[in-house]
Amino acid sequence: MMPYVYGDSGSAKNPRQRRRKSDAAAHGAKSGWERVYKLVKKIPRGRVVTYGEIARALKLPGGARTAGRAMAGCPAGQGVPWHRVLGAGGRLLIRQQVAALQRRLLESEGVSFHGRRVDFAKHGWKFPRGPR
DNA sequence: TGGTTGACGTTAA
DNA sequence: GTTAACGCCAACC
Repeated sequence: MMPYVYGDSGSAKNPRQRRRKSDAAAHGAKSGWERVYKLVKKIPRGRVVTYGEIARALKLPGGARTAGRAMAGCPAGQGVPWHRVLGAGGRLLIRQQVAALQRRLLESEGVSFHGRRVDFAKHGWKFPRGPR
């Protein structure tokens, strides 16, 4: 387990630390990610969703990964409850340091934790899907 | 234009 | 129940 290095085996040609400070965070919302933020803002307090759900709700081409990348550039202080976005199964996929903060924020909203995971079955929220 | 990265998801061991 | 590896696909350099 290597919690700090997100090395995808599929592209692990460079075992270096893939900690890029660039990516979306540098430029902020430049693409249609703003749509993601807007959707995340709709998440009620005490509710959580997964990246996959966001991707599905917005029909993001890249799937959950695109949603995650979008959240990576989440403008803190813009009212985007990024902490309400979790990985599949209600797991905190981000760094432990940040995950701790995320967990604290969630608990502050009344979200129950099951060990390392969030009680997704209880606090899981479904996006208001449009017609179809 | 091409190559690499990556707040993920799923399946396998 | 857990951890490890692979695959997808879009954005960034």
